[in-house]
Amino acid sequence: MTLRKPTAERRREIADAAITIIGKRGLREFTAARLAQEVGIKDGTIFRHFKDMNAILAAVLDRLHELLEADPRPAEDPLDRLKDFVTNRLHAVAVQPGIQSLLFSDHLAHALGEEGQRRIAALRNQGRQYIRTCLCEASRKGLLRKDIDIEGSVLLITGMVMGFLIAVKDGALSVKIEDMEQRAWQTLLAALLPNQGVS
Amino acid sequence: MTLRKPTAERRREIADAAITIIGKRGLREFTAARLAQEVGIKDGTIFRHFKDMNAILAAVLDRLHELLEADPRPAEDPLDRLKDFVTNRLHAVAVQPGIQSLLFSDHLAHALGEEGQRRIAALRNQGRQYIRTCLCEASRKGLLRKDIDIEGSVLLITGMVMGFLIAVKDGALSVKIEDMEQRAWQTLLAALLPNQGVS
Amino acid sequence: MTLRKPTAERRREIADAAITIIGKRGLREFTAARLAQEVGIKDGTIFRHFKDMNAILAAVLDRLHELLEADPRPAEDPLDRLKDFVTNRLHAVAVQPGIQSLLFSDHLAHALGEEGQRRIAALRNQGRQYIRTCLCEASRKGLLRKDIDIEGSVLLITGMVMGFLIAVKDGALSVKIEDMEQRAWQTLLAALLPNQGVS
Amino acid sequence: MTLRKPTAERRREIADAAITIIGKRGLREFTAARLAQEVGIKDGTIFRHFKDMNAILAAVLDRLHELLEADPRPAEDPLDRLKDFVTNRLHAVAVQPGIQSLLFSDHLAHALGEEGQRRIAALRNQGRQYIRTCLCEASRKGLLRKDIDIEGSVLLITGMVMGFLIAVKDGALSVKIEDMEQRAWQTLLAALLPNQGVS
DNA sequence: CATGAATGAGTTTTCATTCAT
DNA sequence: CATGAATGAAAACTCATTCAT
Repeated sequence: MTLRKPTAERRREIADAAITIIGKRGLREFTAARLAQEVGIKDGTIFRHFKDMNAILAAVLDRLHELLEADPRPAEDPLDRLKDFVTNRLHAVAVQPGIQSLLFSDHLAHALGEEGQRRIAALRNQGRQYIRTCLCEASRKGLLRKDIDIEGSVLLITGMVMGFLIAVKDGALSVKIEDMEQRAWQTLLAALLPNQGVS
Repeated sequence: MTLRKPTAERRREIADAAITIIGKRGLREFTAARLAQEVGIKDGTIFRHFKDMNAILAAVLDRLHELLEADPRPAEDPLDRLKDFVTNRLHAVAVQPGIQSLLFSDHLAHALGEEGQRRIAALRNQGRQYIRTCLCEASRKGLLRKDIDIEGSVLLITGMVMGFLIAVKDGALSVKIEDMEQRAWQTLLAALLPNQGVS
Repeated sequence: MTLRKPTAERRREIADAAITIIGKRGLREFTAARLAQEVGIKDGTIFRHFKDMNAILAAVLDRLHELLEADPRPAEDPLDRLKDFVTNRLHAVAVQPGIQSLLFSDHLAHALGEEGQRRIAALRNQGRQYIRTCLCEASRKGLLRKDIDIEGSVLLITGMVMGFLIAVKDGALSVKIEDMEQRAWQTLLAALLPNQGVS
Repeated sequence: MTLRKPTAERRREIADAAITIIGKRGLREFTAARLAQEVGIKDGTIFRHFKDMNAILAAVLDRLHELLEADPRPAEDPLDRLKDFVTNRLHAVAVQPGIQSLLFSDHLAHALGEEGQRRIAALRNQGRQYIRTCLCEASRKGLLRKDIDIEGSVLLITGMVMGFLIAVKDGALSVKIEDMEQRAWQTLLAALLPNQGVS
């Protein structure tokens, strides 16, 4: 007999297990049985805590929200805030590719209904919006190159994170992951800042 | 009785249907029944053409290879080649999001075995290598900014395509898709070229 | 909703049903659906108790072991032991032909893998060994005819049981089954014992 | 394109292939596909030569008939005839266990309908009848022991063949197969003849 | 005769979900 | 809360059989 735990705790355990499974094995292996196995309970028990599998996916979304929202130290300088944001995400990618992969793949979105798709898009847009805000403010303060295209730059930044993610997964990096995290931000900076070179 | 077609044709049809389904609805709906329905045959018939569902996924990989390998007009100038590559992919994204989604998500990779994972990573690396080659050549010809970080730029470019893909899906673009294709390339150029601003 | 039973019991039920079906209808009708029908559950439920159909066949083997191992009243006299063995089996044939049919046909063996084939051969060898031991002991005690060929006699005895089995099935006996059981043993005795005729 | 052959020839090929498959792999693998593969044609082609799979099983029965009927050299002496019969069968067992196994297992019978079961039983009875006739004649001529039980002896003889068959399949013989063929007949003789020993 | 494509009716297995204990 | 047995519906095959070519 497994330890009995209050629902709240079990729910978190199950949601985390779901993230792990989906991240590591894909949605195909996101089944009640596997989930239960991961948590250490029997499969029927899952449904004491969640109405059905979709409810779990919804909880996964909530959890993603939590995990990604954590944006500590709201720095004064917009570029610093941006740097924090980007390096946080790059680091998150390096450490737990599963979550990011969930966020970027549209397969989780597919599994959720209309509503879920809207929520996940919102989650991604929230990131974009944060970037956009930082960029705008930085631009207003004259910190960026004059001809900057804000929308393009938003794509550039989100894209860099995704490019990094996939490269890490493919083992396609010729340098150490930690070094690449640094270089990635440098590359972005170089793209955004006015040319410092004497050229 | 359904129309009879030579196996070769049916195989292609099935592989294409698979791409469509996985792209539009996700791997969860990649089932023999749905596939058969899409192609207009009975589900058992699928297995006269493919050993099992995995064989179909393998064929999907082959098809991706074909679809992405097409490298038209090998331009002289490396930056032109790069532009072709990027705008081709961006356009592919806009037109048939399924393919790119398949290529970038790791869910197809999960569904395939070890071998499949290696192949899909190789497929992505092939894209990276093409970009890297163009960048190196451009750099050697002095077309890029002096302090360019090639590896970082590769991430930037692959990521840009992905960022664009997701942004389109999320309806997160404030401008028209076709315009954004242009601006995306411009943004990349601005990130790569020597700063023209001061001159 | 069907009666709930502990797995152990269900497993036995299923294994027994399997023996009945295979014995009466042959391996061709050994299907999950038929099995479930016999036991009174739905076919999917079978697989909550057994991993797959092969696991059921393996359980059938275990059950055969149990059913055939029962070696009652270990008599003192080797010929008495032998008589018990033979009449037990002959009786078993008459009562539940399924078991013997399974034991002697190699179709169960085919359905099982290498391992299963070895086990079923072992099961049969165990019977042979028992017979051989009895015969040797009886021979040592001078109870058998001098020129007895032990190996040949082993074949004779195992074969007699099989011959009886098939004769019963074919309705080829001109006398009553129970009588034949007696006469079969008498015939064997006559074949093994020193000729009493002349004395 | 495979060589085209007249139906008669193909039918024999198919029936023989069926015997081989059922004998070696069991009824479970007796499928149109496997049959076709064995013969070297495509599965659909099977049904150009046979109405359905049952027709093939019926043909198998015919073939068994042919193969078992061949009882050459009808010797004068009933014991010689018996010896020929037994040693022929024992030898057949040693050479191609598949056919005999088919004859004795009731799984082929199951696969055939009522009619088929009757035919296969008849086939076996025919053997028994032959034995019975020989024994009766020998008995009348005073060649056998006085107290002989004809029915029991019929079982003894058919059983010996079956015991030999299974022993060969199990690799349970401690002596060479050819030697055992001889000893098996000797054992039977010893069981049937008046005691020759001086005792 | 032979092939190759298709089918319909299984068969095995998986899986979310329910519910008595 | 948790379990263990059961279910219904679907998914992944399998297979005999048909038929146009």
